[in-house]
Amino acid sequence: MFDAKFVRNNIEAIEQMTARRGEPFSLDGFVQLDEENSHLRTRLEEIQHKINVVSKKIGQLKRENKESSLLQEEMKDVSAEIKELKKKKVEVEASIQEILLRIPNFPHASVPEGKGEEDNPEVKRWGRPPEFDFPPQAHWDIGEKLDILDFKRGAKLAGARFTLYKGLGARLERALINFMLDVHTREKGYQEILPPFMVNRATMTGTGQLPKFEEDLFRVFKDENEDFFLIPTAEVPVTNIYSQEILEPGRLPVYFTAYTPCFRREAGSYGKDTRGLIRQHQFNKVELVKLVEPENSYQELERLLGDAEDILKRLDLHYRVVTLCTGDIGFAASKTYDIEVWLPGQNAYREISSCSNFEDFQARRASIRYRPVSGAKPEFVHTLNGSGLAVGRTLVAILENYQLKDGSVAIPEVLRPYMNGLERIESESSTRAV
RNA sequence: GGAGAGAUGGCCGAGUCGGCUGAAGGCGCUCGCCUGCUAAGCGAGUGUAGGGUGUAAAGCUCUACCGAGGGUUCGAAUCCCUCUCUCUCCGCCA
Repeated sequence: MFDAKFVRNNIEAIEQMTARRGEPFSLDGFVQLDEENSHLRTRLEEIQHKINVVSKKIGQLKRENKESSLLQEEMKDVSAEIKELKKKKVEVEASIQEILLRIPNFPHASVPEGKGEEDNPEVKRWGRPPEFDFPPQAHWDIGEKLDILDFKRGAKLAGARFTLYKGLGARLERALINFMLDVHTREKGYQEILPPFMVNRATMTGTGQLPKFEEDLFRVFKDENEDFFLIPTAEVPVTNIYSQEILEPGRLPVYFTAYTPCFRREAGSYGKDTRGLIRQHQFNKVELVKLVEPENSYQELERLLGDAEDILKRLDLHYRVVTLCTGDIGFAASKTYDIEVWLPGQNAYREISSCSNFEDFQARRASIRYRPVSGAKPEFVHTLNGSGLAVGRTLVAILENYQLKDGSVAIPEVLRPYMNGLERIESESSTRAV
């Protein structure tokens, strides 16, 4: 979020920016409200000043046991007027705030122009697609035949876009979570966090999901005064850990990693990815979050991307990296890289991680600041996050890339210690487990 | 769920029957002085946000903020109401 002063001085630049993002946003309403607010403030401060001065005077008279009722009478009207003005100002400010919260972030200068997904340039490619001497199957077929994924019963229990993992399927998911967390915490210096899976409205606003994207979230009612939102990503609770706080010198950078389930309404994606694990209302993800000093944030973004890529490299999964163009980049992000893993069953690259630098956009909303040196003025941190990785989609990638002719699936070397040394998932081994 | 206690500046902590308290005092921190190092000592300073003035920095000045919101009043950290959070005890519970 930008502060009102910045918006006031950059009306045109912001409107142009929103157009480049493909969602033109007029600030006429803001300009009008901002002017009104300025008048109200001036008037309010004048009156308040008068009240303060006269009240002091009355106090003085009282202490000296002198008459003051005349002044008091006079102030009654003034006092009434200020009440009205204050009320008006609160309304105007709320309207301004509402607008400010809906202005998206500026894409970084290095972000390419584009209208949508198809304009995202490829940055790099790693590895190569596996070759099969048989037609590779989709993960839903593999998973059902091995009886490790049960889509029917998932749907029975909860509905479409919910899946039941069974036996070695559940085990493989858990192995992936542990493997990812171990790499990030032991080798990359991230601190492990297990956050609340539901958060309040303020937290959702801090990272930018609210107010604009409420329809994408699951809402949980506690009572008529309070409700929660299921987190759509660990980014939300983890980035907000230091909201409303000032980090003292030496505390940055902060690196967090967190496993959480993620909950998404997927409103507006009817008919998309209806089969399989790709698009679920609930899925697991290991997230990486960084709070850093502004001057390092782009360097940190590259490293964050590298940390996410490293998981795929160790799993020996072929992938490519694209930069999201102005038309495809998220609301809060300045720059985003998507990592897309190769899925032979779909003959396509699919997003498995999204790594973004938000610069100070989220930090402003959540008020996350740091003191560069002792005694210095607090500054906003830069926040970054990336999936490291989306666990369900990683499992999909393993099933499709490691599938064998006989319908079994090899287990990547690095995961075997997490699978009791198991090298392959075959139908017998899974039935035994259930 | 029931009963009680509390929430003040970076920290600790005082605020009397509402007025001279943006807030005593202490600690910490910063700068300066002093002492052959260190420690101690002395002096000054030390919140955040917004507005006005200023070419800008500094400065000056105004407004708001003593958990949050509302009320009473000429005037509220101080009185009243609601809420949130923390702590103690009882009950219940994975």
